[in-house]
Parts: sequence; C-alpha cells; structure tokens
Amino acid sequence: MNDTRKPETEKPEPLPRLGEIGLSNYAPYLMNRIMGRYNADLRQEMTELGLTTPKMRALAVLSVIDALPISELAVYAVVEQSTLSRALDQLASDNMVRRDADPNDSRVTRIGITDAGRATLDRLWPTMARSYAQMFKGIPEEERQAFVTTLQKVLKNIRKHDF
Amino acid sequence: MNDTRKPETEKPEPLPRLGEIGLSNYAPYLMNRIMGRYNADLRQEMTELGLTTPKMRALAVLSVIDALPISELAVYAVVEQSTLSRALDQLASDNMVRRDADPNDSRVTRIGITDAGRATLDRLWPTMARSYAQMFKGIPEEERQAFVTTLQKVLKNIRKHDF
DNA sequence: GATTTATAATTGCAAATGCATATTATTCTG
DNA sequence: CAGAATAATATGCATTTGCAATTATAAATC
Repeated sequence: MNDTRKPETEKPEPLPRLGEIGLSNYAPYLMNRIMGRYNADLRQEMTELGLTTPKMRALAVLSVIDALPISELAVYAVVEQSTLSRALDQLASDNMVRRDADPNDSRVTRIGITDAGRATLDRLWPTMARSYAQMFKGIPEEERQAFVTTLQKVLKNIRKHDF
Repeated sequence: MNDTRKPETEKPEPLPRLGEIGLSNYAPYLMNRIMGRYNADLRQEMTELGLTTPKMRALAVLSVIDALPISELAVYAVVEQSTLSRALDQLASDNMVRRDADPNDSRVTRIGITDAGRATLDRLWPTMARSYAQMFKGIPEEERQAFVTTLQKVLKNIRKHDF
C-alpha cells in the first residue's frame, strides 16, 4: 500500500495555525466560550446572594471537600491564592466559612464551610443545575458520560497537582 | 422485577447536589479547571509579548475572522465589551489592530488585524499548540474528535448569539 | 418627519485582581 | 541544633475589570 494521495490526515505541515483549524474545532476555544456563558448565566443570581466567582467557587468546592488548606482550595477552586485569601475574608465575615488552625502544621489554615455557607450554595444550586441541564439538552446520556470521561483524561494530562 | 435496592441511578431525588455528583463528574467544574491551567500555561509567554488574556483572545479571533464589529468580537473572544474596548486601545497603539469605520453603519467600528498583530500571534501560537497537544496526549484521535463534536453541541445549546 | 426607542462604542469610577513581597512556621543540611 | 532553604498565608500596590452612565447613530412608531 503506497498511499500518496491522502496527505490531509498524515500531519502534512509542521504546525497548523488556528485559522486552519478553525475556532469551532479548537477545543480550548470552545471550552472558553462555554464557560464564559455558564459563568455569565450564574452572575445575576450570585450577585443577589452577595457572591463573586471566587467566593462561589470556594463554597462549591468546600461543599464537596471540607476543611481544605487555603493553598489546596485555591487549586480546586481555580482562583489565585491572594484573591482567594481576600474572598475568604469576606466569606468569613459573612459567616459562610470558618478559618481553623491546622493542629499539625501551624502555617496551615483549614477552611470549613458553615451551615450558612451551605444554605447560600443551596440557593444558588438550582441555577447551576439548570444551566448544566441546558448544556446537555438533547445530548444522550452515553455521550455525556463519554464527554466527562475525556474531560477527566484531559485534566489529568495538564494539571500540575495530584488532585 | 421489583427493584427497590438500586435507587442510585434511577433519579432518586428531585435535584442531586454537587456533593452527590462529585466535582470530578461535573463537567463545568472540569472545564473550569482545564481552562484555568491552559490560560496559566500561556501567561508567561503572553506577558513577554505584552499581551493580556483579552488582547490575546482578540488577536486569536481576528486571525480567523477579520474585520469584526467590536460587539461581535466581544462575543467571539468571550470578553466584556468595555474591557475589550480598552484592550483594543492598547492593541491599536501597538499597531496590532486597526479600527475601521463601517461604511454602512457609522455606529459600528470594525477591527482589522495588522501584519504586526498576526506576527505576534504567530509567536504565541507554538505555546498554545504545545498546551493543546499536551491536553490530548494519549487520547485517540477518534475520541478527541467526538469530544469536539460534543463541545460544539454544548455551545450551541447555551450560546445566546447565533455564532 | 419629529419623537421615542434601540444599538454601538467609550469612559468614569469603585471594586477586584495579580504580582511581588512580607511574615511566620517548618523542614532540610551540614 | 544553628542556619539556610522551603512552604503557607496575608498584604501593599499598581493594573485591570465590570457596571453604569454617556455619546452618537440608526430604526421604529405615531
């Protein structure tokens, strides 16, 4: 088989440009667009609840994994550490979270979510769930599951931490 | 078959919470994590080129679709219009883009990318391509293609504009 | 065709952000 | 175990951001 007639899929050039790939075939672009809309959809409800994106993300992560050190929470929540530090100031003054000293390492502050924090997130959750449902409307469950599986692989490929 | 023992997958409650789904099964969370890393990976190179995220995104979109009105560019680039307006000030003063009056509607300013703008994006592109390749390392081409197809469906589901 | 309404882009301003640094605590090295 | 290197968090400061208001133009309505 001497196939010289179909070079399209055989890495024909050293580095195809974005213009050649096209925005709508470039996964990072699509993910950015999607997350931009998702975050915009939550914005109004968040504002009414006195939340910003960093505050919301901190609460969301803590609702799943409580008592995290700030530095780990920053990774999970995808927020700069200094930004998170200040977001936690606000959350703490609103009694949404607690700052607890780590008993083994006194450099570490572990963040705990309070009942009030959970209650606030519960009020936001229907909006998040609605936006999530809208994303996958008309997409078969099997396809959604495969999509999530690929997302997990991609995250594993590029993340810097083990979580 | 009276199966009362496995309610886990039979939508047992009206609205499962994030804690029940788990962060690593929640697609928006995974996409946020992934895009956070992707953007962080580009940051250093961008800084060296004098670019911010809004400036980079504007150039990237314009490299594919030139001469867009600012309001459309804002949607494509996923940047607030006022932020984009100021990003374009900087790009224009660096001769990366041009502001051209629309001949049919004098409210509209169309943005054109210059050779210098393309050149700057060309210098960033290898970093973008490397990060992109890293994402899909070890993932079969067929799976990547299916993933992009689902992304396109999701975007179509939630976008507010027709593009 | 004058008046109201809608759209595109810019700008003022307060708040949020991120980088670099400071502070405190821990671990490593010789 | 003293001193240096590393780590976790907080903070000072300049820049960036986003909302709201402004300006300018176009479209719709009466």
